[in-house]
Amino acid sequence: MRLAVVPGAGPVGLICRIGDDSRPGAPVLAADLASAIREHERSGALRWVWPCTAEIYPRLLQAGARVQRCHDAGLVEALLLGRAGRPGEPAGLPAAAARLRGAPVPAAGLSAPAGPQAALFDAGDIGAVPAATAAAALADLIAVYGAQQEQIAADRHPVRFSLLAGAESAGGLAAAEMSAAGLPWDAHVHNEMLTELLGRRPAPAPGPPLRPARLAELAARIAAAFGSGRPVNPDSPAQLVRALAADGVRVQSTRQSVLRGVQHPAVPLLLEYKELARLHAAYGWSWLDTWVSDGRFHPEYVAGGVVSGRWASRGGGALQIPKLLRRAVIADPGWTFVVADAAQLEPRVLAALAGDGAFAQAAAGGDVYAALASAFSGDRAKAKVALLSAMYGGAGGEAGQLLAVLRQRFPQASGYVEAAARAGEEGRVVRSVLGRTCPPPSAAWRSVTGESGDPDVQRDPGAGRAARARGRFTRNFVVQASAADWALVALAGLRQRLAAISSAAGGPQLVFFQHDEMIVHCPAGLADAVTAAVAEAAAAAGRLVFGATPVSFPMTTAVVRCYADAK
DNA sequence: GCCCCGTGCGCG
DNA sequence: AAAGCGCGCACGGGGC
Repeated sequence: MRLAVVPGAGPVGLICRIGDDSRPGAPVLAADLASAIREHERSGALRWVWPCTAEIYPRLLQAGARVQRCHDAGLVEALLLGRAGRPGEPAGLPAAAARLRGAPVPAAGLSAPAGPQAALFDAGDIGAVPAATAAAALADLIAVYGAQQEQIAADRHPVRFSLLAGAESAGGLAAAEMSAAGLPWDAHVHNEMLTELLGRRPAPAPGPPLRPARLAELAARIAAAFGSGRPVNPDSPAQLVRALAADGVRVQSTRQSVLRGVQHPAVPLLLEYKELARLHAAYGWSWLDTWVSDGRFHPEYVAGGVVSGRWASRGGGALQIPKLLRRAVIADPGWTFVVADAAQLEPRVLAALAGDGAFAQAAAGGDVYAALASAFSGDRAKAKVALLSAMYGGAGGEAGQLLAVLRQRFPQASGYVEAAARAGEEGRVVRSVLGRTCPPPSAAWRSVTGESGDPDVQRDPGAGRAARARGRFTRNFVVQASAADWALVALAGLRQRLAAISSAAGGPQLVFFQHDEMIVHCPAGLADAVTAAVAEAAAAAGRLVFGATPVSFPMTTAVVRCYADAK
């Protein structure tokens, strides 16, 4: 069963059944949308069709309503726009409906949270006849949903694209649920680590913020290590370059990799300073104050936030937490984490995509690189470099040689990424296994690389560089985006399986998702059941996304009370 | 004083 | 060991 729903201001909402013949029933005004949704969820399997999970679902979760399945019209519209070569155009319901009608498309942002959706009803409308705008929005939603279903069915691979739309929508649900649940975070442990590494937290004082003791001391020693004796701000690359030049050391930049090759007394101090300053600035006390409350880190995940289908995050740097700080991620008393990590996901994805027999056999078991080593005179490290270079487009060092071996021994696997690279260089688009489409080249790219038509006009000298850069992007896109397809389907499957597991102590919760890694927080007694669910979800994702293939997609799991112990 | 961009570095 | 791909965030510094 499918139910279309449009939220109103406050607790109200408008619900309408969509029949098997795709015809809408009569709209029903729910005075308390959350409880109406809870009621429907109890009565059996159904899919909610709504404009935007990120807008409606956090409120519902807060009111205690969880849903199993949905169709997020905004996320699906973005997928369809991407397929049509128009990524980034407004994908919210007002824009989608306007496009359907052939009317001028309202600017993006109108469909952003707290946009007009929130104003569909006045508070006084509760129990009254729904406002005309609400009825119109519901009609728009149903029309847009119908059109989207038709567009999905018209895809070259409708089953796959439909799976993508479902997984993208499920991802939206998981993202909202994970943001609401939060990642267990021990602020005390974090604070002690900061104090140990940086010194005591400086007391608030007027003027520019003070450095913690350890950083201040390092900064002073760095300044003293330069010949001029003048103050040097170690946070300023420009000042550092000048100070080094004054001492006869010329560097292109002050990044770690460059500094490591430089002989100067300030360098070791600088490297130490940079590492600690980074921790202080990005994940220090103010981060703790801002993002951690009640023992949870509450990040905001943005499902579909990356062109490849990976998630992005907003605020708190949820997807860049330094490994060091995993020490502060500690399960509640009596609870534990099941940390699941897809092992060597990208080479396995390439193996399944390319259908290269020998390569796929190598990806059927435990260690892909070890299985490929025999082709590289038994050297596992060489096999790894060859694979990474093929997927990322690197060719420096000995990578060129290793790529030639790869091309000879595994022509189909090599050919798959080479073809993607060529497509990109020629300005074409490429798609992931489920049909997520990369953006077309920008106008600037076309103008740099385009032939002028006049043989006397010199080709832009940057043309080759721009073409190759786009080739690397599309080469990587087919692998990264297909890996994201798999991970999203696995996440959706795990989410569904977890919903069926619970104990007196409570049910398992997804609390973290980072590209190919998932963390479930659960009562200790449920760890085995959760571990089994992870394995099932991973295997099912392999079948759903890639069909019949010898390639396996194992997830390593660790049952730990502290995230830092997972590896 | 505010905004934007480049630099640098954390994660996969 | 670093590089090739994808991101978010903090900071300095220039432009307004």
